[in-house]
Amino acid sequence: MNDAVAIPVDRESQASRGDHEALRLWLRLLTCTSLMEASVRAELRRDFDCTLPRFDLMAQLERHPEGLRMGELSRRLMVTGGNVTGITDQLVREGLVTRAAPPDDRRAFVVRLTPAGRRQFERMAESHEAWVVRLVGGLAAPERRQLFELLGRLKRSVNRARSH
Amino acid sequence: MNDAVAIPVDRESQASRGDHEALRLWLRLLTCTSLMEASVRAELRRDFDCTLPRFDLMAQLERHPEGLRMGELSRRLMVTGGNVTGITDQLVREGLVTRAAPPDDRRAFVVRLTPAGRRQFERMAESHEAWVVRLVGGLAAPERRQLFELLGRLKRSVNRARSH
DNA sequence: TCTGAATAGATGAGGCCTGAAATGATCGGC
DNA sequence: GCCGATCATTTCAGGCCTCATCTATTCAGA
Repeated sequence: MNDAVAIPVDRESQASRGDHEALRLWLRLLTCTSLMEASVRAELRRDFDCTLPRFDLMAQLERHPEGLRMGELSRRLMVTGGNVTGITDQLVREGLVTRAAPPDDRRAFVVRLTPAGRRQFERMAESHEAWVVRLVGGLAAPERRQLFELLGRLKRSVNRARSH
Repeated sequence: MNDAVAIPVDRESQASRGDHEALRLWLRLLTCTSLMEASVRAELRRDFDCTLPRFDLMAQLERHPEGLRMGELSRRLMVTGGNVTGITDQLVREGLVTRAAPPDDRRAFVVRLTPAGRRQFERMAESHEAWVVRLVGGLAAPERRQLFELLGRLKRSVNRARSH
């Protein structure tokens, strides 16, 4: 058994002939995402001592300099509100984001990147994009475009099925 | 804003024009997986009071009636060994799997489904497949095949990039 | 046979995440 | 102005997951 070569054992590789194709599609999708996520997570940790959820939250804020409310972060990151509370708490403690009370709604908070947060995010974002480019670089540009298009259709299909 | 229709706000929808296509591809992939995973998780919980990691572990065992060692489970599920230990402990406590000592290696354990575990898994697997079929049903069969093929290439690309 | 390296699994601290319940604030209709 | 419904957020218990570290076992070579 040679460890220098990637071991092709994962959920999807083991699907048996009897499995229907929808299931195999799902397992392969899951495998791709898991592999990429593990890779990105490891590099983010190694080079910046940062976790993926923190990076994702900061990425949303970077796109919205005016700030986002907790609930909007929750929707965009597709995680529950309680979770956003926890991660935001940490980032506030570390001085990377601020929680401000908007004048018009005392229930809400607006989260924004601090200058330090923005600087740190920008350092990470550059590496992050390079990693992702490398991971998908084995596909030719037309293949990537086609995959992007098909995933768009899949997304619509899933959203339709989910909304009954 | 009409909540009866699925809200199209997620990580990927917000990608700005400046983002490179590799990054958008990654975000869209992540969105699709998250959506499907959330859906499957919710139905598994609602109908069987079971979590996805437990289901996944049992699914591996179902494909291998002779049993799998902890380390093999870990590789196939793409999670760390410590994690497999925890989930297996629970399933053993609930009588769904067994841990047996193989005669040839006293370091290892072989995990197998019990008859009760197999029965429970089979009940879940049927529903599970139906959900997945429904989620991807918005794509025509040729589109699904093409997506499957492109994801296979992506997987190889990622594996190549990961092994330096 | 002995010994050091590698391997299988367990353990523990810490972070992520969910679902359910709780707290306050806002809003619409009366 | 009041009241119930709704909404934004927090809190908490519990499960998942990683990394680092530990123990016990196996293996390869002197």
